[in-house]
Amino acid sequence: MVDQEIPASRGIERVKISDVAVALSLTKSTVSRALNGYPDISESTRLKVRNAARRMGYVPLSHAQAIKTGRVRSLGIVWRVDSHDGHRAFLSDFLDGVSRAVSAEDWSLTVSTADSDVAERTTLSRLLKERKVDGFILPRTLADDPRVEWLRKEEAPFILYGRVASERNCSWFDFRGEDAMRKAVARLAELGHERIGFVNGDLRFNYALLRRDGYFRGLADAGINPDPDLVLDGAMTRESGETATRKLLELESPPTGIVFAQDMAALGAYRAAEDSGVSIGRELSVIGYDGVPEGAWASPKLSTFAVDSRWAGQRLAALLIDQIRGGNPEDLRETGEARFLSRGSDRPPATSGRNLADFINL
Amino acid sequence: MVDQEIPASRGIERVKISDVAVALSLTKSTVSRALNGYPDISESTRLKVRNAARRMGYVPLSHAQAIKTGRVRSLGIVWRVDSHDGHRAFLSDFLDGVSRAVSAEDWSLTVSTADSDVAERTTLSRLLKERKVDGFILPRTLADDPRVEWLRKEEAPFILYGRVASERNCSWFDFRGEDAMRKAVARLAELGHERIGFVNGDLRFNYALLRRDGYFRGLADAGINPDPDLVLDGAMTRESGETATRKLLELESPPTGIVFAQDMAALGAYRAAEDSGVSIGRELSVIGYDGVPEGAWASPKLSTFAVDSRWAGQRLAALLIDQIRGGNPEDLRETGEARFLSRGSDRPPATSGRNLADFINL
DNA sequence: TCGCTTGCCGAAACCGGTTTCGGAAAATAT
DNA sequence: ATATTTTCCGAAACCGGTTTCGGCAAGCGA
Repeated sequence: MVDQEIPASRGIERVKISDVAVALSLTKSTVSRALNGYPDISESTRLKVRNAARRMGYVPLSHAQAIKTGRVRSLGIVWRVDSHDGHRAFLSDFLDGVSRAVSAEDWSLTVSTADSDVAERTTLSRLLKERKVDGFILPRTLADDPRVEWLRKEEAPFILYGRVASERNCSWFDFRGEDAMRKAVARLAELGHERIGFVNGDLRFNYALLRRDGYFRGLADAGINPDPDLVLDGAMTRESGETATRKLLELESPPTGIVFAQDMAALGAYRAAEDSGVSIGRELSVIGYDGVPEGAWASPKLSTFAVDSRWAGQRLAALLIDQIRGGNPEDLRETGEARFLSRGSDRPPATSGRNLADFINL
Repeated sequence: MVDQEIPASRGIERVKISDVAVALSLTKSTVSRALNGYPDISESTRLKVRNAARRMGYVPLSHAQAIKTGRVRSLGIVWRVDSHDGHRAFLSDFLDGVSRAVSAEDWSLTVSTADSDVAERTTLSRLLKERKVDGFILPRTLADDPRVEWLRKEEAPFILYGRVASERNCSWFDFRGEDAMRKAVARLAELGHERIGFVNGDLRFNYALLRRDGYFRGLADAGINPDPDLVLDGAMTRESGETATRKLLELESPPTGIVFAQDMAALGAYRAAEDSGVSIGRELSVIGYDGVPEGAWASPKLSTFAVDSRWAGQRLAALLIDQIRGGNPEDLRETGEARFLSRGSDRPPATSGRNLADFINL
């Protein structure tokens, strides 16, 4: 049997703007202006066009529009996969948030991964040159982020997930991690802790600087003198969190409570504590930050400041689209609050005058 | 101070194909054909054009190309976020794999999320109609997947992560989970287990059917009569895995080993075991599937068949691009093998005639 | 009634590429 | 030397939209 392909009509013919125009005895320019809300089209024809377009199933090709408008209605994200996997847990929620906001405006999202600074730069450059995207969402903001200057130079719209020192011409969304750290210290102090440690993330990231400030402000609020021995950084994984905790527990005068800038590090503390024979929530209180799902499976459950990554993604996308549409970058800044989840890992210190019963009746 | 904007030369002017043409005293059609490898361009001019293009930093606008070629050089993925979060752990690696393969060909990746079947269909349809993508990667293949028929009808290229019953005209990549389950049973039988349970995922997914077959083949290989009481399904989370394990442990004649179709469910077994006072790796052996990072943090570490999601993403993207370029879908099928990680959770049964020492000297 | 807006739409240019077609020049055959 | 092919490039159409411009007809005021 011969392959019977009908060359002329293979496939469902796509409805193009000229088809709609012909069907209505109008020109395609009129149809285009009607659909795009130009004021020089009468309300009656606008309605006719809209209905016909819907009925005929007409959807403009985004790249055909882009050739004239210069907009592809797409945002770009380059996701770093090289370092710690601490951020992996959020990717799904984060992308969901971005995707929602983007879909609501009939835009789309282009995602790429990179395992180094050069790879990231290369990818950003390619997406920009080929005009696959109209702007970028930049995760993992560094204290002094080279991407900012570069994208400014390229005149590409962008928004930071996180804040940055050089504020000029920047949009961002961020959770106020410094507030959370401050409250975490306040919480522990309130429970009776006096030696409160702090295990921070990588100080190259801006959030780490902010959270460190928050920790110190919390100490100041509580009238506790900061002890440099109790502050460590660079812990963003279970392993490094475990190591850091071990160090703190081996001090002559170890902390009774530790605030972690990241949940994954805090979970590392559980193993360190187990090995050292101290029990979390009794001899050692722990408060984390992030709200990773694993925290709910530790025992006791990890008390933490949970961050709504979905919301972050949503706001970042919405703000960036606003900016691309002409909004002033510096007006497009928002922050959010991390929500405290009080679970089992923060308790009064065992050595405290107050015992557990007191605490419960508090 | 008046806003001093220079309207004519604001921004870095993009280099377009006509600029390259003028610089070489050629026409843009020649430049285009030279860059796209047409045979009617002499090698010498091809070289000149290539060099000039590179030197001048010319990169074609992808949407300008697309208007004539009909290809946007982009793949689409709609990621489901409604159900269990079992797949979340893989998202990062998976996207990384896809992104690598896609970048290698100078294509890009469009990602969207959906929380229901209708939402997914709507998104697929929109991406297709607007021509934001040239084809789709479909995760989470159902035993009878409606997306397959629909995309066929729409004549959109696609590839499945997973296999499907209606094989006609389908491409796919999948790991042979059935082989893994079979080997898992063989492994436990070899260790001396005779009552081996199986906790499967949701049977609507095709992989669950395949893995179930693998389990039964494993039993047959070992000469063990299958006991329907030892087989449960629908467990793809820690919670449901915990519940399933509890049920199995409450049987009159409980299993001494359980094979899980998913690691997350297997991790739920740890809590069920703890509550029941049986210890994993001693009274109860457990083998999982997936290779989630959390497995390495359970104690004992979870023995499992690890899947390379990055590789899956890479192959899926490469195969799909081949298909879009004209490859025959049915030739574009691949499977991979899950790698067994023998860690602490699979041991000889406590009631076995062989004791631990025997096993070690085996 | 005439002139002048205003409302509304058609005609055509345009966006930045790709692809088809035809023809001049060079190479080869006769 | 002429005829014929081959090589190689220019000219122009084309892709599917958007946007500018100009003009007709209706509405308005004088």
